[in-house]
Amino acid sequence: MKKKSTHEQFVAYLRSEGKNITPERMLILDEVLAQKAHFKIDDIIDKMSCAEKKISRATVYRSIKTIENAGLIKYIRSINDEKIYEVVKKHHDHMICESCGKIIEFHDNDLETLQDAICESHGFVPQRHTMKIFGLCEKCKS
Amino acid sequence: MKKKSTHEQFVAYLRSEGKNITPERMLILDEVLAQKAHFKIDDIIDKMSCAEKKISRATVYRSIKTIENAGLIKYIRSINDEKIYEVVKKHHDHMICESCGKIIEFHDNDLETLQDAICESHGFVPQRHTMKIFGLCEKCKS
DNA sequence: TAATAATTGAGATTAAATCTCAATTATATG
DNA sequence: CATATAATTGAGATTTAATCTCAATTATTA
Ligand SMILES: [Mn+2]
Ligand SMILES: [Mn+2]
Ligand SMILES: [Zn+2]
Ligand SMILES: [Zn+2]
Repeated sequence: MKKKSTHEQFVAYLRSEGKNITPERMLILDEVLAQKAHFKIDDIIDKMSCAEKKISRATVYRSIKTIENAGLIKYIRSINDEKIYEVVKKHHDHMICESCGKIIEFHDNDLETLQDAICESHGFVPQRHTMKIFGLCEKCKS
Repeated sequence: MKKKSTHEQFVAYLRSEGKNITPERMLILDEVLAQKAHFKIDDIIDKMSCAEKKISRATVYRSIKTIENAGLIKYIRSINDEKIYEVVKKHHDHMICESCGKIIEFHDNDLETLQDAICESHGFVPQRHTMKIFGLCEKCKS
């Protein structure tokens, strides 16, 4: 069985929620998938406002939220508290350089296991987490 | 040598920054310290707007930022993305119940050590971090 | 193809936070 | 203590991200 493309996942989500499959929604998803790793909603708004088929700011906000509810994107908060979106792939956490803003993604199994153990000791059932480490990247630390 | 009270720390900060020690700033700090563990800025605004000496919304926002810059308080984002402030004490991370909103503070040395090791392996110099685990608390999980 | 419900765009609105500026107050100095 | 100076405050205006409104348009279903 072939793994569903993000596109197909989104269509399946829209169907399951009784939402219409509109060109606006699909074009916004396309633009999201065309972004570099981390993007802001204004990046999408700017693109859609001067695209061949113009799409309004309100619709971009609405569709981004729909895509987020579908579990296909999520956001973290930058140093300046801006929402920084990314496509959801494998779970990972973030290191963020306070100097240049660089975002490093990382994943560590021991860390995840330890987190689960700590939760258990508190009678807490973990569902998801975010961890952001702020500091200086290789380039900026010297 | 006696450890400085938060009050003294704030005064020292204001002096070091050439900022004036005003009754408004000190009263807002007092109110902050009188809060329960986690509070919203509106809690402070409400209190100050009907206190004996009324203090304006603008001044509360300005002073909270000053107290934050002094390193005496910080905030995390709730499930609804609201800013939740707390007085800075020992470093800790948070578990947040998705059902009732309960916030559990925890600290684990192994976790911190592991984080540092992971940073080192990425050539990253950590300065601070936030970790929020969302899930279900003891009461809500059943 | 027609009926129905969902979606869209454009501008209005909201809410958190910041800004403006005249009036007030803290601080430094003699 | 009195005065000069610079910082701060309050009240309302403004900003910004995000949401809402509603008439016109479009997707879906039958
Ligand atoms: Mn990422
Ligand atoms: Mn806390
Ligand atoms: Zn850097
Ligand atoms: Zn709970």
